[in-house]
Amino acid sequence: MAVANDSPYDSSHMKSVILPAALKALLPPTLHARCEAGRFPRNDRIFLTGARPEWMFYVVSGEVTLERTGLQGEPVVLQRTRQGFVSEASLKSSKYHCDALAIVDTTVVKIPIRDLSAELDRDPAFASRWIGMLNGEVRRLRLHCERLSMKSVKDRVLHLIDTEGQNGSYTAATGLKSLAGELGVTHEALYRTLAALEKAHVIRRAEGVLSSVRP
Amino acid sequence: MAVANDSPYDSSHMKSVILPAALKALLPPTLHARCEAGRFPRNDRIFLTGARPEWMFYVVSGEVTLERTGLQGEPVVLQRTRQGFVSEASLKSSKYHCDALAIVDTTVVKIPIRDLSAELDRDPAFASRWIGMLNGEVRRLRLHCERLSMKSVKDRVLHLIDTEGQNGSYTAATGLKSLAGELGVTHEALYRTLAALEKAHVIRRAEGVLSSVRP
DNA sequence: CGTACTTTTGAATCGCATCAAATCTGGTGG
DNA sequence: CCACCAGATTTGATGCGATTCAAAAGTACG
Repeated sequence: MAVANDSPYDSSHMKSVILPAALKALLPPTLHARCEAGRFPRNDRIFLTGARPEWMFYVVSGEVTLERTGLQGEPVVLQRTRQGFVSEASLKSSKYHCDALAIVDTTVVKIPIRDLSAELDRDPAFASRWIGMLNGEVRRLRLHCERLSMKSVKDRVLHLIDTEGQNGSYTAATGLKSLAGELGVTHEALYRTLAALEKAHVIRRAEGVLSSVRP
Repeated sequence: MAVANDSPYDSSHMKSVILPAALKALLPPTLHARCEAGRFPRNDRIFLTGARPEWMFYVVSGEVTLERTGLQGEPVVLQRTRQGFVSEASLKSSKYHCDALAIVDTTVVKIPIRDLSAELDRDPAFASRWIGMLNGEVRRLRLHCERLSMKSVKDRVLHLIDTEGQNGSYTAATGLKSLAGELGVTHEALYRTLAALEKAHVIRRAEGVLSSVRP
């Protein structure tokens, strides 16, 4: 039969792909060949709430958001990923608990979950690396919660530069409007706060890079 | 020598302890005997930022907060645990990145990290269960972030009952003031919002239990 | 019974959301 | 090349909701 099939368990058109170094170091060689490349144009859904996870997605370039539908039907952003796994917590889930949306043109590496899971059970060293990755994710999420607990936009911005920035500089790769959503504030409030912080010589701004004046 | 020694690797006073069912099911039998009970009176620090992790703590009763020191020296609550692991993300860390504080009298089970880590490397099924536990933690944290992104106290309260409650009822075991901190709002705002929601027959309240009227 | 803490209500203030609108930007097609 | 459009960026005005400060009432505990 010549029907198109996107399942990872159809061996008829397996294609390996160049892996980012971080992913190559994490995954055992066995899995390297089973990874595939994926491309999603802006505004494409990568997966939907309720669907059965078959692939584990690793964002190589672009940006993906995880979204749930709020109580009033409005979309709420759970997470934003520019580099790294999406939905790593759905490894053992029978269905997704949120949507994944490519908010710009995005390329990913797809790993078949069945193989990934089997390999985690078989290879303790790999499982250990995977646990380390999840530990990092937990820490990052806790910092994000800490940031969202701050009452003023100013505090959130400074905390962001402090905790997510590289030696005093944070790069807002996908624009300030997107950053505002991540910080849980309106874009107007963020623009105003940045302007005020810049005028007060607390931060500097250039090409979407926010730098703390005194690191 | 008769010096007191709290290290898990001093075999002279090993004492096993009754484990909660959830913990017993997670840990391999090998580790059961190496667990110890711990008791921390209210306001005791369980560990400090910068210290080397030797024990993994599982809260059995009471309440523990993870705290970091904010930019202005004020303590910021990263997380609140009434039941489950504290600092599970520090499994492989050489030092803690926050303080743990018993905010009421608390009992914990302590597991020696060295043994825990060794067993994770040796027992793939255990590693798999551990990964499942971390996956749940990641999901819970994402929901917490989602909640903190909501602008009104009302939305946060309803979201809390929705996502953390048992069929429409959330139990604020350690008081509403503590809950306010978890929701990232002042206790005054929480009291007022709860009163308003109750008057509007959206929720009911009894003995620290918040119930959604229409589940 | 006094102390410490939580719960509750009141009043004033401030920061952010909201609505509105202007400018700027990059990209597309005539 | 210019007209045009969609989206990001920016500034302005207004109102609401939460913070803040204050104080009273309730509760647990020694």
